Amino acid sequence: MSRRSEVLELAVLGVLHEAPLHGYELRKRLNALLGTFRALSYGTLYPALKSLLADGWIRAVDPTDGTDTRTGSSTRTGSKRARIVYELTADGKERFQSLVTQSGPAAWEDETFDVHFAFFARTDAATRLRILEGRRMRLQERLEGVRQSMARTRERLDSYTLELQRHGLESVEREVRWLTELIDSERASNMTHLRDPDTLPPRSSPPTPG
Amino acid sequence: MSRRSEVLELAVLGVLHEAPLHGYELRKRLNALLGTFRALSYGTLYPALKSLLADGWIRAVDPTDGTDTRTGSSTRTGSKRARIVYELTADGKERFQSLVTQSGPAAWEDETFDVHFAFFARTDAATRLRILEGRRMRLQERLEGVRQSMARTRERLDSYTLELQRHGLESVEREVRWLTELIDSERASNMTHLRDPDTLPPRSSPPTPG
DNA sequence: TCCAGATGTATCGCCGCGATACATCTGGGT
DNA sequence: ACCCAGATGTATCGCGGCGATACATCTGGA
Repeated sequence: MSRRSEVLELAVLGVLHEAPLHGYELRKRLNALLGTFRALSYGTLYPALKSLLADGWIRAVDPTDGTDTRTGSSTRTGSKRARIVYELTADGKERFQSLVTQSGPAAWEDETFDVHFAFFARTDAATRLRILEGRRMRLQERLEGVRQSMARTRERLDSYTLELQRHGLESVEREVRWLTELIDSERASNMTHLRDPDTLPPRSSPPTPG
Repeated sequence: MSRRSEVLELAVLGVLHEAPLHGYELRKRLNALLGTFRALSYGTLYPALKSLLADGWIRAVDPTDGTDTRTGSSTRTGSKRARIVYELTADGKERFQSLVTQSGPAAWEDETFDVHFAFFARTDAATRLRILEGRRMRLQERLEGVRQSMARTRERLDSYTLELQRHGLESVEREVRWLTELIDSERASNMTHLRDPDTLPPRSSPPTPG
């Protein structure tokens, strides 16, 4: 049931992978990660958490029991607010690895690319490269389509519509250049692996892009 | 019922304002107008058309009756495929004017700005200016927020996440510059109205932006 | 002649979003 | 001490729009 999108799943698992969190904080981190825009609401988050629980990828730590490092005093928890902390299970970590490693079209479409990119620090170099190149190809296809479409309907457009198209095109071209820089940067730092073929660490040191 | 969003309504009315169209062609124009991305599906379009019909903003021209300029032969319509052509009613034209003239936040949010801009050729100069300035202010608020957020969480981010933030920020800054150019361009061409105060044509000649 | 692909209309399931409700904790003003 | 506004926190509900899908007809080329 619920068929939640994989990108949402990846985002939540990825943030929880760094540290166990409760919903409120989790949402803030998620939104900060994607740059303040791309905000996701509780109407998205809580159902997602519920379904992740059902699948066994995450576990909820009940706050009322004093199972904490400090004393066994249980502390009566008195007035302490009930926060529900979520953390990855072992299966969840595997699931995250599987999602973050996938490098098909599902990883470089508009809605998914940003999230995959955000976790590049935990993505192996080969996958990073494939995603960046896939994304660039996708955008170039789009450029091609828009250019043809503009050539076809050229004179029927007023100058405002034309300006809108032009600005959109330029934005995409700019993103292509950005991707190219990143790809070059990745390629350059990948030279290292020729010296060190066996050391493909799960957390490779990022090649300081840009 | 159905509470369709005003931006969708504006887009459909705006395209039909230029010429009566059937659904398939309407969708293509809509998508071309917004630059190929921003594609809207039939699952969006047809319900919207239905609700616009119910509200009386548009009218459906039944294809089966031969009410055409050519002959009264009705032509048996033989094998002719049934296309349903939609056109604006008088009320629909008024509605479009009312929507295109509105210049509140509803006109410069992410999802709406593009559509409003696309119809600037049929928007009066004062409204154009207000929308452009509102949009720019909106983006600047966003920049402010992101910058503070980045300053707050600075060192906790790996270089990929940082690069993502940087690129996002730069994109927004770029759009602000774009808007500023447009605003200046509008202001410059508005000098004209000092010489010609009464001629505020419903279709003002666009000031060749960019 | 045949069929693949473009043209065309239409609906259905369901995900994710905005709105909303409700409760508790904190800090500053008076 | 007291109050209350705003941040913190969990959770659900309605429903709008999207992708998938179905189905029919028209066109052009092998």
